[in-house]
Amino acid sequence: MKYASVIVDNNTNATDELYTYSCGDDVRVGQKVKVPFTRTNRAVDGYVAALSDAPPEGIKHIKAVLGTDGDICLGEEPMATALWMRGRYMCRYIEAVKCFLPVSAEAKRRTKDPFAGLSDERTQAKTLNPDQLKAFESIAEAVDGRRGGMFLLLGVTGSGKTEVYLQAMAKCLEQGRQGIVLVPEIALTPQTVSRFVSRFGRENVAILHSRLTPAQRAAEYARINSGKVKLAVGARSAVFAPFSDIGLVIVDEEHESSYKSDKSPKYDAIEVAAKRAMAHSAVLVLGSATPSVSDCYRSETGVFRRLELRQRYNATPLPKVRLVDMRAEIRAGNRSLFSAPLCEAIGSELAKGKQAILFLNRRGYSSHVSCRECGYTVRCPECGIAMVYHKDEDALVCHYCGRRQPLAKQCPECGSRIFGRFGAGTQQVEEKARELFPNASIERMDLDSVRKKGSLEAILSRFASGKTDILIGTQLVAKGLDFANVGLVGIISADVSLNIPDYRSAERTFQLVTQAAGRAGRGDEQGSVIIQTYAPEHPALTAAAAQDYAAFYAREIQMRKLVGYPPYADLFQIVLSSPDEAENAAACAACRAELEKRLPQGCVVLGPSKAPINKAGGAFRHQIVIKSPAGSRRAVCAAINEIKRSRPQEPLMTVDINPFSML
DNA sequence: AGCACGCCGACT
DNA sequence: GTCGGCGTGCTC
Repeated sequence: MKYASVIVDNNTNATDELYTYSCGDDVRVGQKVKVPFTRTNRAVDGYVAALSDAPPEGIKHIKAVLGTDGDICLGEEPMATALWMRGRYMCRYIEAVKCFLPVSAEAKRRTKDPFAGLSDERTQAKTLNPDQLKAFESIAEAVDGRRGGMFLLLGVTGSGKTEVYLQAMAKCLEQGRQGIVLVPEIALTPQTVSRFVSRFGRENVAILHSRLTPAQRAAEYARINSGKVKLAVGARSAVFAPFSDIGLVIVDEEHESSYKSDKSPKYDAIEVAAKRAMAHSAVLVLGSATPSVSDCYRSETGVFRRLELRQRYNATPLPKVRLVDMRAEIRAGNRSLFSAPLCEAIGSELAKGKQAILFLNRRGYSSHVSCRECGYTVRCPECGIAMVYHKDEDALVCHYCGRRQPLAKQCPECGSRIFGRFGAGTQQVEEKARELFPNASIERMDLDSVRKKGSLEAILSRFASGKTDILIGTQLVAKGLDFANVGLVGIISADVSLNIPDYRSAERTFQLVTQAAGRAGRGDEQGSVIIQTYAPEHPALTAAAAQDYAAFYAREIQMRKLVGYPPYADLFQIVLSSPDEAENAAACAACRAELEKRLPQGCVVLGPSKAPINKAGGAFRHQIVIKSPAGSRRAVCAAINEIKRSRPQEPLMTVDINPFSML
């Protein structure tokens, strides 16, 4: 007779405990079981968190496990990781456990497997250049040693990171161990995914992403569980792939925001990857041309070993980058979105038969609508954020909740007619580009233009075949596109992300500009990049123009230290939401009081204040932000956990650790 | 969260 | 006497 500590599948705070049941010797840690629960002894699902030989003290009646549920068994390491996640992300046991199960709450849309039709042709390993070889050998040696290790692979765009990943993964699989590859978003990185598929074969790779139907997802999990598949490639949830002997975990474009979950539990897939890798003595490789400042810092302090790829694979020089001062354009009488140098450059690229990409990180026609007399800005009544004018539907759109409403002719506050649209979005760039280049074929690629299914692929294939001369878009065009005939990338306004009042705005701007610039000159000829800005002296932009990550990092890390932001501190964003605004504010104030009793020395508590998105789905949102000095993270988690568990479920409380953006 | 228990008022 | 209102507290 054994005793099992069981996590009961009852999604409430009150039952977020381990319950002890007696069981036979066949029950294992991580196993799904049926247990009798409450007076009625109704059978509920449970998961075995731990086993022991002796019954714990202080429990009156111990019931027996009713039976096991099929063959579903998480295994020891996933269960241990789930227990860790509960403490780290302040969620319930059952929420953490369900991360490892194929029946995820997400995904309803039905789409066919985009990799089903992929050719079965296998690619061979390519010869590595000296930098690649050195990186590969370091990783391979660590994989061989089976003692784990974490690497940060710094490689400019086109330096051949993927080939290093492929060969390192081959090494891991040769040993009979398993591997996980995380990519930011499947839809945006089909090239990376298909390179893994064509190197290892579709039958040997499980592809996991959020658009799989539950049945497809279950099928991929079954392939993993059967042991036939030893490699999983996918978006952040693929970090939970049910492998038992992981040798290598690769996280591509590690700086991307999509590795952080936006719903509870708000896990960071990179942290989970590190945790799992550690448990398996596996190697973790984080790759990026523009790593997050925090991860770069860790590569300086020895947490990660740094590997650098300095040469571009095809030896094409990096593009020529030019910063254009838009203030000078204004002085010269040009108030349009396009500076003279950008117009000229587009014209000459088109004349050469080359293509151009224009990037602006803001969709819609104008960024906001406001009154010049009283300063009133139209905000979404649901979310409280500025609404964006969309010319094609002649409506104001909330980019957070999607709410649409007509545009008033005059200010609703003071009645003034000097009530206008400010700041340009991609729709306006498209309109002006058509005026300036009437003979060019122009397309726009942003969330609005790719909303229809398959249109992203259609836009990309028209661009790839050369039918489109100018592609205008948001982040969607900045990431991962690899087309040889792009001679010019124009960044319409680098100030959009720079002016966001957020501690990471410089980092995000550097990353976006560098990524966008990397789309130019991927063929044999050197490309060119034009960055338009009103702040050409800003260090993040001068560093991006020089493609100098080290310069950007050196300055940014100094700033972070000076003002006490990550990696020198952790930020905890606690949001409470409730349909009753007064009740929510009161609960938030009470939460702050509780925090002050429990938080360790040195923490700074900000708020409560209205959350940046202060209304969502009919609920009001208030937030508290905790800045905790490095090293106090565990104590802060413990304090928040205590408060969260002793609180009623309403108003809803969510905690985000080091949110990607505070806005 | 369920769900049973229980302590009180209105009814056949 | 007993049916049912929902307030309270427990779930190994």
